[in-house]
Amino acid sequence: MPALVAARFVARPNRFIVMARLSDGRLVRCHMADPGRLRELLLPDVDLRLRPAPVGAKRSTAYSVVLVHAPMAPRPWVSLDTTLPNRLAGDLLRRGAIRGLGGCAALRREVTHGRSRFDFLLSPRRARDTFVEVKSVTLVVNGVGRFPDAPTTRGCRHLRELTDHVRAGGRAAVLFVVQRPDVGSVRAHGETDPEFARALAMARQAGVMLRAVRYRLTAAGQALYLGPVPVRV
DNA sequence: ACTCCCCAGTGCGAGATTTC
DNA sequence: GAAATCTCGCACTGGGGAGT
Repeated sequence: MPALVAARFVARPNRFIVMARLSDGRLVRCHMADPGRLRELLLPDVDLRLRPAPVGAKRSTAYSVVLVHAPMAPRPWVSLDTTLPNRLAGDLLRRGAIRGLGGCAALRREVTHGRSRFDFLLSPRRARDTFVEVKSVTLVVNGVGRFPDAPTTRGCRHLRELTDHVRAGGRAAVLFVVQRPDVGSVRAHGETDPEFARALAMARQAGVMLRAVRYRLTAAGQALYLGPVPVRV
């Protein structure tokens, strides 16, 4: 994996493209994997870290934006790499580090169920198969991680399908991955997406396990595990 | 005027399909 | 049967077009 390159945010012409200025003054076009609004993060001149990538037939941008230096105290580095939460979650699940989701004999990724595809299917030694959906939390308000930061019909559908699965006798969990240390708990963002908040409350009531974990990211892109945090519905 | 739906944009993994 | 290639779904906002 190539080393990260320092840059500053200039503009976001669309949700997948960011214009950034390198330290030598060059303006570069970068791919942005996270299509969330990120209004509180992507402010003019904010520090970014880019990962160089070879331009080819399938790729038009020479860099991907992977980290942003949050402008508000305590100024954590926040990951914009949408594949990172799943990699971190997979690592925790394999190690059995999540309460209620341990002792797993097999772990499958991207498993289709109903109309959706869930991030993980655990096959625990002493329990039924368990679907796990991972959600990445980037929005933080007063020390509380809020999800989603924009209405997500897909997220609601995921919750409903997990709820139905549990009501039918299955097991399921939602794992929120918070990639910043200034978070004491995670809550649904009912002001932004009331339907998601309702679906999350129903999921918990039905027995879907809700878990959240917290990481601190370094400017080099390394994720340091800080442990679980409570999910409040 | 308003609502609804579709699409662009890139990368990744899984599963399906094709080729050897 | 194995390897290569293709397709799909997911991450999700905002603009444009169609319809009411």
